[in-house]
Formats: sequence, structure tokens, C-alpha cells
Amino acid sequence: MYLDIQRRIQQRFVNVIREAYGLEVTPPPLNDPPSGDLGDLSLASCFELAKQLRRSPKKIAEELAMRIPPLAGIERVSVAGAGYLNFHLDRAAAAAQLFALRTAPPVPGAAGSGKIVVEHTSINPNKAAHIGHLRNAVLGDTFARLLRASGEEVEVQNYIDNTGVQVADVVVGFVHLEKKTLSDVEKLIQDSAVRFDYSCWDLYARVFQFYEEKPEALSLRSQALKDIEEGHGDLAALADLISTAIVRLHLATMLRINVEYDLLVQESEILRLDFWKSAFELLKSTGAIRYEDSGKNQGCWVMTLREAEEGKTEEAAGGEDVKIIVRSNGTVTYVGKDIAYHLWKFALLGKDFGYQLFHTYPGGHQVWRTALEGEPAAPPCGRAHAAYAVIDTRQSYLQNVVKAALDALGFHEQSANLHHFAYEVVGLSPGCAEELGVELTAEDRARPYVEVSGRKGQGVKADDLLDRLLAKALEEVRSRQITQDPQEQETCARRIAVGALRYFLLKVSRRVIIAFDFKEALAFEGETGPYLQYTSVRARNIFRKFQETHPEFQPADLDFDLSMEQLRKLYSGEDGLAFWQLSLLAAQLEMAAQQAIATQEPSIVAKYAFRIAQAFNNFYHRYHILSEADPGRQAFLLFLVHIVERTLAQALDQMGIEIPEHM
RNA sequence: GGGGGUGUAGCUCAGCAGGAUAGAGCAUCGGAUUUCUAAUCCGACGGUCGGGGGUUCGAGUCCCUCCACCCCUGCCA
Repeated sequence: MYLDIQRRIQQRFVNVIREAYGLEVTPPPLNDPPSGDLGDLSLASCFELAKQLRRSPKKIAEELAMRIPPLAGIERVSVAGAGYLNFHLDRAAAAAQLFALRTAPPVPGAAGSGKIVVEHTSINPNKAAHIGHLRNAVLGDTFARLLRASGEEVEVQNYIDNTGVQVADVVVGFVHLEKKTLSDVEKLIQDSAVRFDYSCWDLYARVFQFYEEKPEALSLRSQALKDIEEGHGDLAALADLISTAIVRLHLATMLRINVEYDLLVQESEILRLDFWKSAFELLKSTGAIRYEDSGKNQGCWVMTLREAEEGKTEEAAGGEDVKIIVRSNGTVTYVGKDIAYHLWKFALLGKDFGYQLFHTYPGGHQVWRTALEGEPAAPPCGRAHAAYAVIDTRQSYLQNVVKAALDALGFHEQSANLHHFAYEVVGLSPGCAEELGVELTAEDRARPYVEVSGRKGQGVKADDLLDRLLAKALEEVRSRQITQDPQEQETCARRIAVGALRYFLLKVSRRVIIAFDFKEALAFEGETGPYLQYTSVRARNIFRKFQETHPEFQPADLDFDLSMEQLRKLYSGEDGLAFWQLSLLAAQLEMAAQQAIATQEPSIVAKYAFRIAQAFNNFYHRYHILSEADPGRQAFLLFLVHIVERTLAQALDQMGIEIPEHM
């Protein structure tokens, strides 16, 4: 609705400029006027036009203010300042439209532009997840939700590197340090007294210590890796056992924060179904990669990155940007496998996986996993029109290699539709690191954050953080005596804990490094998830209370109680501007969501949700609704609450944050 | 060396394709509720938008340059 009005204004402006002055202009950006009484949308284009037309901006603005109307949804156009053109919306009409929009449930799958694959999480299946993984999952999940809310068809994939070195390391640990057999490990996995992913976390650190003390042990790793890649023998069986168990635990951890997946793509199938082989043939036959028969990369297949179109002088010749795709020993690098994976994502490989049902979530949603042989009931996977890969920014170089490979193969459209959703890492504040027992130098202590090493077993485990959040939320819930029912306390605390965490990770731009700190992450006041949830609960409480005296009342029916005349009267009365500004803000959800998608920046929706919650809380204090004596005005206030409550609920849903019954 | 990112209030961060008086949260201080629950609201304090040039009617935003910090630039992933 708001977006439609914006487009109409832009279109009309372009047309009027053409008719009046014979000039062709591009659709101008619309701004927010500095204060609400000046108007709702603003154009500064007259300053620009002043030069070409050799007339004062104010004169032009005044002329345009006459020429532009009538325009659907716009009540009037005014001129302010030295030549700003301000548009005043028809408040009553816009509000009625918004009410209808917010009341009707959104329609899924309406965009119809083709499937979008969002790949996120993609944790090495060899140990427990940490906070950095939570950031990845929350960003990816929120982005997928945003796309779905805007009508896109989305498939969420989680790439499982079950044949990589990290799994091999843990295999080495179990075999050579723990002296455990396959069935020992199996028992360990079954044992509910131990947390398997936590013991792998510690074991992984011990393996690195082992390598340091005995560098010759690195041959054990290569041997394990080779066996795992080839997929036969005890080590391969052990790797499969471990990685599958860890994946199940990762899925359980992510489910705690409302993250689910559609498909797990395993590297083992990329290898065993010869996806790489096909991709290799394709790369060779098109000349995208070449064989080096001399030089430092002798015996390797490499790809040259030509990022600079032209103008690159000879001075840069020494450092030609070359990436090795196949090593001199014939094995393929990670990027090579990623190229194969992405060719499959866009259905460019001429091959497909088999799929087997891996898990059914409590809500009934299914997650499938790639397999050598599939089940007939499997859904169609892949075949993406566009793909987003949520991967931390340190891998930007490698992601560019994948994109460049698609280009080199001539798949320019797919390359353009492949997006590296890059986000910054999560470090620890120096205080937090020391709290966890990490030794710091004086230099470290002066830094805004420190990066800790997973190889040393350092870091904050996802489940530990969640447990702490949950404990604190439970304490708060109990102390406030919201409910006596332990089950309900638990549910409420869980929603608050998850809300706090997800909002904490979403509110900042993906481009900033988060210096993790327990105090900030555990905050429930100010700009936090619980603040937003509390705001929703407050709005709902008004309806709940109102229904005690009006059992028939349904918020969705409010538009029957209010005529356009009443709306007009209330929006132009004494408090009209305050009411209108709240309504206008509520109308901007779609704009915020669209912007978040376009810029791959979910924080835009988070910030938006906070703004509207703040505006509502202010409104809540200024206007007491249940004690309002005038029934017409009361109905109107309830109408406003409904609009805001629905808007906030949708925004929270897009962020994967649930609203507690009581707070 | 090359590529990328960041630099805005004491701290953590917004600032949307340049636009009207630089904004939040936290922290500090001071207020508000016999009311739809104070996980709230209002106010105060606090800023040479890293430095310097330039483009423009107008620059935190665009260009150039310098400075600081971080990441990448592996036959690891």
C-alpha cells in the first residue's frame, strides 16, 4: 500500500516533468519530511530542476504542486522550505486500506519469480555449535522468512561437510587418543548422560594439541581423510556415525531458536555421485580452468580470476590472481566441490541427488537429506532461480571464485543471481573471554573484541548461551508472578530467551563485528527482543481486557464500527497527527522488508520493529483506551491498536520471534 | 604489494539511491503509575560524524588523499 503510493508519486512526477518542461527524469527518491505536519512524503527534486530550468526551486515546486493533483491516495501537495514538495496522504483512506491489509492473512507464494535457495548454517559436523554459528543461522533463517513473507518460494539448505578434515580430526581423536571402536562411539552417542557434541568439542582441541606435540601424527589425519573421502573402511563408517549424530544435535540446537531446514546437502554425495567429476569435465571442456605444467603450481588445475575488466597495467603482472581447483595429487579443493554444488543448485550439472527423509519436526515440517538412492516421495530440490549463501565474510574470496567459475562457464545469469550473503564474525569482548578462562595479553585487553580459537576449545557454545538465557528468563518470569503454571512459565521463558537472542543478533548490521558480551546478550530492557514482545503483549492485553466487558468483540471487525467520516474526523482532530504518525509507521513494514531483502540486511526490519514498538509504547502512555468515554473514539483507538499489533506481530514473525501469552 | 571492510555521544550501534534542526539503546542524573502490568514512558547530560582537500544550491552520505584498526590474498575449509 505504502509502496504503491510511492510508486504512483514517482510515476506522476516523471510524467508531469515531461509534459510541463519536456524533460526526461528518472523516478526521484522520496524522503521523510523532518516533521509530520509538513507532510508524509517529500521530494527535493525541484532544487535539481532549478538549474536546468533557470528558475527558483520554490517557483517550480509551487507550479508542480498545482499540476500534480489529483493523485489517488494523496489529499494534497504542499510546498515548504526553499522548494520541497510535500505530499499529504489521505489519512482515512490509507488507514482503512492498511486495516484491511493487516487483518487479512498474507498470501504465500504470490511472487512467482522462481525458487530461491537460501543456504545457511553449514557447520562442520564435528563438534557443538557456537555463537558465530547462531549468528549465521539467525541471519539466514530471518532472510528466508523475509523472502517467504514477500511471497517468494524458498528452499533452505544446510551444507554438511561430512567428508572434510574437521571430521577427520575427531575421527583421529576417537581412534588414537580415546582408543574407541565404532561400537564404543555408538554407545557414547546413545548415552544420555554425556553431551556428544560437547565431548567432541573437547576432543577436537585435544587432537590439535596432539598434532602439535607429535607432528608425525598429521599422517593419521591424511589417512583418515583419504578413507573418509573414498567412503570405505572403519574410519569412514566412524566418520559417518559421528557426523550424522552431530548433525542431529545441531538441528536440535537450531530448533531451540526456531530455525528449521528443508534439505541437508552432504559432501559425501557430491563426491560419490561424481558431481565433481561432471563439473570438472565441464570446466575443462570450456577452458574455465587450465593445467599448469610448470611454475609453482605445476601439476595443478587452476582458474584465473579476471576481476579487473580492463585498465590493469603490467605492473600488476607479477601477482596474477590464480586459484588452485585441483591439487597436483589429483584431489579437488573445497572450492571445486563448492563449484559443483552451485552448478547443481542452478540445475546446470545435468545430475541430481537421491533424497531421503532425515527428520520430521514437531510441527510436521520435513527435512530431507541427500543420498545415493532416493525415496520416491522426495520433493523436488534445487533448480533455483536465485541463490543466497550465508557465509562469513572471510570467505568472500572463495565465494568470488565460485561466481567467477559460473561466469567462465558462460552462466552469466546464474552468476548474477548467486549472492554471497556475507556477514562478520562474532568475537568475544575481552572481559567475556577472560570469564571463559582465555588468557589475554595486555594488548588483547585493550581491543574491542578478541577472536578465540575453536582449535583450542575456546568459545561460547550455543547451547550454553541458550541455557543461560533461559535460566535468566525463567527467573524473571517467576519473579513477576505472571503465572503459577510451571509449564506456562517454561514456554514463556523460552520465547523470551529466544527473542532476546535473535534480536541481539539481528539488530546490528551484518557488516559489523559483534563483540559478544553476556551482559548485553542477556539484556531484556531497552532495544531488545523482550521489549518488542512486551509491546505486543501489552497491545493484546488491551483486547483481552476489553473482551471481558464486550464478549462479542473481535478486533478484525472494528472497521464495521467506524465510518470514513469518523476516521477523517479523528485523524484531523486535536490528536490527529499523533494517531496518523503511528498509522503511517505501521504502513511502512513492507517497505522495510523490501529494503532488507534488497540490501540483504535483516537489521533494517529489526530497527523498524523497534521504532514502531517505541511509538506504540508512547501512544499507550498518552491514551488510555479502556477508560475512554466516547465509544466512537474508543473504537478508533482500538482500531489503531489492531493495526500496530498486527504489524508488529508480522515483523516479529519475520524475525522468528514468538510472542508470549503473558509477560 | 593487491583486494575488501570498519572509523558517528563515555560504551554498543542507526542514519534508507546527498536534502530541511546529526538519532537510538546502554551508562549517569532527574521525573512519571490508586489507571490497559514500570521488561514501560518523559526529561537532562553528552557529538571537530578519523584528518585534509574537492564536487554541489546543499556532504555523516559522492570523489581524491592521508591516518588507524580488522579480514582476505593456502596444493586448509
